[in-house]
Amino acid sequence: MAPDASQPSRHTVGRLSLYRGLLDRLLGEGRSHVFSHELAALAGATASQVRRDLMAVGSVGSPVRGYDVRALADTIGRFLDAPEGQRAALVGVGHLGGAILAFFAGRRPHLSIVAAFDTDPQKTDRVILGCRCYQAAEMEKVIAAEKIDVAVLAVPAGAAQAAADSLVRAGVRGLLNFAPVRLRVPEGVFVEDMDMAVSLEKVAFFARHAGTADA
Amino acid sequence: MAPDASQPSRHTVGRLSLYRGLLDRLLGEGRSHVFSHELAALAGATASQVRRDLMAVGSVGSPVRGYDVRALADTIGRFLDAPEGQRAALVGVGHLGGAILAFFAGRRPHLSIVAAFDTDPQKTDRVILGCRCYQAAEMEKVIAAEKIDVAVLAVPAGAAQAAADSLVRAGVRGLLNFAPVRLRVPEGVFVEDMDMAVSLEKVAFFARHAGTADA
DNA sequence: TAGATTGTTAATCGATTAACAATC
DNA sequence: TAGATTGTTAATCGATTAACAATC
Repeated sequence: MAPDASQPSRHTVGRLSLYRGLLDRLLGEGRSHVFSHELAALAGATASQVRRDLMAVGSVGSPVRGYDVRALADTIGRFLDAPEGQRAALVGVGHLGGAILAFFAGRRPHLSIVAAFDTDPQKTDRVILGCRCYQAAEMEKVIAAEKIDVAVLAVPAGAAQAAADSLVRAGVRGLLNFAPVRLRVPEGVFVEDMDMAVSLEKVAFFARHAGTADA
Repeated sequence: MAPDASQPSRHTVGRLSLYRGLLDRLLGEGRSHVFSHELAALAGATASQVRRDLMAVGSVGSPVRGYDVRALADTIGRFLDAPEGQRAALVGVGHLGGAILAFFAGRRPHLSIVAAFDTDPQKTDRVILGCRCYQAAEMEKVIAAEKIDVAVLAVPAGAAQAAADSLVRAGVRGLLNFAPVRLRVPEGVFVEDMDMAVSLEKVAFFARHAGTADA
């Protein structure tokens, strides 16, 4: 497996995604160039970190004008995005699932939620917030048919592992997991956890012990 | 500031919160003892890591039976939780805000969302999902009156910094930020970002480059 | 030019992992 | 006892930071 010798770290990829969002905003404001320290301030990073991250994607800055905003956004896009685009599914159309659909509706066309699944017949077989909602039982079939390769899990804790198993069986290679459970997945499947309970407890802890583990 | 010489890291605090959730579940299943490697498997960590984390809170394991589930949950609780309890606010009662209220409703009593804020008069001055919803203009007054010390931000990107400023002015020391924006806060205020857009892009990237940066 | 920034490497920092004597 | 696990330290690993010559 020699194709891409040195993969960027999870941290770097996360920041690149963040930079791109910031660059899009700067473009909207009519900015044509940025310096690493400006991007750093906006991203909550250091200039050194920004330069290092941009180096990883093949940056094109000049010591006088900094980086061309549009060119940089394009470069990051070529690095992060699949050329053919990527399709995501949502499992669980409850409060949270609805919020997720609303959040991603109309965002980046190369990474959009194209199918949702739920067990509740009230919610299935119709379009919710612009997204077709299927019965959970159809999951494997639809995922194959729609060429979906990543999924967002917004089901209750008790249902998460079973849902993950189905998704992986259907060929999904990446999961964004909102359920407060650690998923067991085979090697090669990437899982990112968004555990609100854990995060709020972290915030509460460090708020009390203020100034000790600050950003 | 010598009271607590060596603060645990952000990672450790996050895992401790996770362990507690797992221990609660084990208690429900009638388990009385666990070994570090069992907890590790459930938490997606290593046994070594678990032992180290537990050491930080003053663990009480035995080489023969492992850790007493109830005692360990209590010890972690004493470490993580404020003895007087902690009170949280939610800002932004849209799709996501509603999901957050639903998620935290009836959870840990020592860390609960006791007030919500929104600018939409349709939503304010009533109780939503068990939580009193106030007008955003009343924020500083209510936060002081209700002794709130952490807040969850679920407002659109454009409104996040202003909301954070108000919250900090009112005395909030910790923010859980769902807005896809990096907040500028004074030293001593802890911010944890939950950026769904960034996280999904990370998942998409590593799903394509599967097996390279796996958990 | 002088000055600030870039690309890039070396030094620092912190977290994870491995190791092992002590324990029951 | 023999064997597995604990508490704890030392070694490893990786990411962040600092430094600096090259650039415009």
